[in-house]
Amino acid sequence: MPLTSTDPPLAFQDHDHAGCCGGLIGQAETLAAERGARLTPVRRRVLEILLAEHRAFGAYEVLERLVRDGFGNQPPVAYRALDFLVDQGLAHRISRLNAFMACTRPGQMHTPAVLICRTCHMVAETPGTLVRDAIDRDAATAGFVVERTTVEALGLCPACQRVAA
Amino acid sequence: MPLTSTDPPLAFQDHDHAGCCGGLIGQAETLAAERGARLTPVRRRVLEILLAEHRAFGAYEVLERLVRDGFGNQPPVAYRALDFLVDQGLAHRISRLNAFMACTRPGQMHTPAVLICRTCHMVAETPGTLVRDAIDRDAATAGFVVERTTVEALGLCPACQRVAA
DNA sequence: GTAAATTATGTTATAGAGTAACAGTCAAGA
DNA sequence: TCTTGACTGTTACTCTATAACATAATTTAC
Repeated sequence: MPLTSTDPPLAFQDHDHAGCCGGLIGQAETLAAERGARLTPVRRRVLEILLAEHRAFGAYEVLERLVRDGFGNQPPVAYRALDFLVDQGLAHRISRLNAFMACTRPGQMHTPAVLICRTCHMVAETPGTLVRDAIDRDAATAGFVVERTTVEALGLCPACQRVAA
Repeated sequence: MPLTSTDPPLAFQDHDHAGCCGGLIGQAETLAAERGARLTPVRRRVLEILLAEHRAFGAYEVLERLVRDGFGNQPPVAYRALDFLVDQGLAHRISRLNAFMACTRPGQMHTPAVLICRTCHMVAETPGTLVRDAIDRDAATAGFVVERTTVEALGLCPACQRVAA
């Protein structure tokens, strides 16, 4: 069952991770089919790699795993698959980390805010609509029209807060 | 006269740019003195470079100009000065562009939102307090505590909107 | 069903961004 | 004045990303 726009992010909670991944792969297949986009073996594999853990993966880390699975071993192989996933809204690029994460709310138009735990390196995304509204308002005072946003927050996830305390 | 936290950003408006730069250099000197931080010749020159235009500069572009002025010509020279300015809140790093901009509100604690015009490449910053509040609220639903934020918006500045229309 | 057009993959080569480590220099305080 | 710590310069390298072209697979048009 897909997350609705008001559900909190799963990443920092106990959850059925196998189900979470499987469901998202299924959603990706459906979305790609609807759009006539091709979720080819490399692309699907890259999505699986990103989904396997709720953390960010560098392109070269993804590439390493692709090589193990017999795919091409040059950077463009990874970057092209990652770019495809980002274009389709199935993954997000995290500027701050030069890395990528699987999208956990595919198909929902969103300008996500990414939460990055600085100690365990897990990442989660929130729908980011409140944040986007605030940016639009802020920008409006400058007469600026916003088209795309990058919102990334570094901090502590619930589990790491407990450890720190 | 420094910007207050509610003034709109200067970058996209007609303004006395010489005065704007001069004032900010002066503020930087004052702040550095107050903190016992040293605004050395390279650091000062880098700040001047960033202030000269309201746009983002890559580290290697800054380096080029430093070389012309007789400073060292290796990347660390530029990166160290830029890192100093960022640490002191006199400049901001723009993740999305792998670049840096001068801060136009030094000394004010802020988590700025950066507005980047996709056609003329000018940049401006807003105080970002509304945005920060929204991020904190969003993060709270995930039990996440935010420490630092990256907020960058790509879009059209007022002048480029008029051209596009 | 086959040919042409499109899209995707693999590879080579290179450009761009960022840093570790060490040597020399300068400035401030004892 | 000497020592200490901070700053600058340089070497060398790592990580990130893309342009360009050859090959293979799919889709579309006939």
